[in-house]
Amino acid sequence: MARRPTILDVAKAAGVSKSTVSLVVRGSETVKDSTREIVREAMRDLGYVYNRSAATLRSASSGLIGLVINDLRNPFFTEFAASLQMYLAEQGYATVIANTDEDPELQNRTIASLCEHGLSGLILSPAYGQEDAIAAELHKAAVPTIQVFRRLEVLGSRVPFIAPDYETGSALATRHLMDQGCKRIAFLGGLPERPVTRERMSAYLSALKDENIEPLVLTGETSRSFGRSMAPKLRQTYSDVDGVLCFNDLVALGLLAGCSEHGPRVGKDLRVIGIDDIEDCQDSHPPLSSVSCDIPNLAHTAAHHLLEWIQEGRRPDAVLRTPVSLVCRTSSTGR
Amino acid sequence: MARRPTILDVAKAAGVSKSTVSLVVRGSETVKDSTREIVREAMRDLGYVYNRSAATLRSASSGLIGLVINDLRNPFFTEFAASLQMYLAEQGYATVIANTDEDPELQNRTIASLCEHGLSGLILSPAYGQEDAIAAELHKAAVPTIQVFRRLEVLGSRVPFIAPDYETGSALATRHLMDQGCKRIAFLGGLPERPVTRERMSAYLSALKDENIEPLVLTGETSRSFGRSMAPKLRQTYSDVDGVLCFNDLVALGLLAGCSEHGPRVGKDLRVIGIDDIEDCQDSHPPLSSVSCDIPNLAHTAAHHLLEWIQEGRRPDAVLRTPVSLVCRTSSTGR
DNA sequence: CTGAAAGCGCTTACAG
DNA sequence: CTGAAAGCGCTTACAG
Repeated sequence: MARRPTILDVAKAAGVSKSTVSLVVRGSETVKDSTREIVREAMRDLGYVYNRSAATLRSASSGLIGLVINDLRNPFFTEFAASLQMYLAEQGYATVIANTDEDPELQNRTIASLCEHGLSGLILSPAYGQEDAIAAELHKAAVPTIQVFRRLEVLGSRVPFIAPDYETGSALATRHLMDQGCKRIAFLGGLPERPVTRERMSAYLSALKDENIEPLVLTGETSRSFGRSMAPKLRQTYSDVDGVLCFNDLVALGLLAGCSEHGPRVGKDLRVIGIDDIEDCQDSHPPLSSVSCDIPNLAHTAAHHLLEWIQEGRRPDAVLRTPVSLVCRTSSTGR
Repeated sequence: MARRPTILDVAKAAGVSKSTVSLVVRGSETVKDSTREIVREAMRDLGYVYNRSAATLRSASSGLIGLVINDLRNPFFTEFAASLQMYLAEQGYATVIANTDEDPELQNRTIASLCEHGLSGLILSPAYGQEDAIAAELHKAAVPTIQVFRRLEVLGSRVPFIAPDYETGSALATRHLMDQGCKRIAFLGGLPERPVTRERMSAYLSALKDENIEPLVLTGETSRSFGRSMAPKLRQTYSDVDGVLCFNDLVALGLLAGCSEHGPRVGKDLRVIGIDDIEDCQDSHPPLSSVSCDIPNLAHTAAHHLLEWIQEGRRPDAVLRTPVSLVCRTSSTGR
């Protein structure tokens, strides 16, 4: 096959200079309509494909956004990634996605490798650990970067942070369980000492304190299988528990599966609520109450702020919390 | 901040020519060890970042692999995407991912846009529809492309196809249900007339025919909510059904949720088996039997064949089926 | 509104 | 094993 046509070929075919073709490609207004049409037609005829590498080399803007995620298999992150990618595509940006599987070394190598492609921007849900190395990597990269969901202390406010307002979310959820008449409410799941765990737990703790209820914190993995494994324990060891706020929906859905096996009856003897409101909440038995983070909205916000930073140099605020809302279903209301 | 260092800066700092630096960057063997070390050190000191756009422009190989998926929110595809991305990263390739949400027009625009970045290869799980347009798009792109999971007729054998051996899988599953003593086995879910549906159904149909059992095909969405909605129907309208082969795990998991609500009792009155063996199968109640497609292996195979094509010009076979295996759990065995 | 020239940071032959 | 020159396909000023 012959080599690909370039703007020079298009220019020749259209009978204009290559500058004109370049202007048409970039959608400039300054080209006469009739000229533009002739150029477009020539591009179609020749099967011209715009070469962004060349454009990037000259203009230092690749139109590539990196998305680096600590756990892409978690449906919560999948929904985020899918939404983000669609928004960015609408704005003419391609998303380069990478999963780091909670491995900070892999994460740093990944970021380094993505930067070689000349990222226009980076959205990072960081793995924990190796914080100095990642700070160095990001500094070297010198690319507009936003952290989402998790915030690394070491990055301070140099790397803006966007996340759902989990604190309000767990306050709403805890309050809701109390309103349903729960007297003994447990917090289930989440690795201890992680900022995300502390954050979701803190409002739970203070809401209980307000009512002089003793807290019961059962930390653990953030997976379905952990939630499932805790159903028998709740029945045997903690049989007075009548309400559970879970670290996330996966833990809660696992707990629901475990309870349909061993009891207690969810919605009746035990009221359960998750966090994230992933799609599966609607199709569990019973349907799972949750704190919705409005992931599409969160993705849109992140995309919007990043592009504003890239295109207009307007750097986002150091911390942005996006709104959450309570979604009540049978698992917590009983009806 | 100063502009980024280039190989020229590195060359100056290391006291060699830029050709030498270029050789070091590309890991050539022909450079003396001591020289290589000096160059590496200079790169570190300067914070040098390799500019792939420049390299791509000259050498026409970007190291970028496109992954275009019809439904990235489905955990099956997520696992595939995550595995594939990890394998490709190990080989020094970055993955540009895009979700087309089953929209063929969006898909074609997406492919066109990815091609502007000079893809080295493309892995496509196509949306149905607009087949001529996509054929034209791929022709214009002239990039090594592999279809996975779904095969578009119009592309014929020009675009190699890799997928799990679903036919063997559904034969195994149907046979297993019979072995468990099921007398009336239904096939649940999957949009009618789609090749994927026909494929998973065909072995079910012929296995029943062998035993002179009447088939019962209940097509529908491939979602949890469809599976869930069918539980009451199975109880009321099709109460003689004692075994169900589901189009995929999502349908099966939905059915399980529906059954714990309305009966029948899964594993006892009704034996259920899914296809794909996504992670959630292990944590449902009861745990869901399924046909494992060994997604990591499938992803590895796809990555391997694509890279062989890209790097050595060895084009994969027109059709490659990867092995499947039966995973028996309580939903079909009762214990 | 359009054209001619220079240059982005690499790789690719080709000499030495 | 290393160096000097040309060129990949664009964009960016700058003239006209």
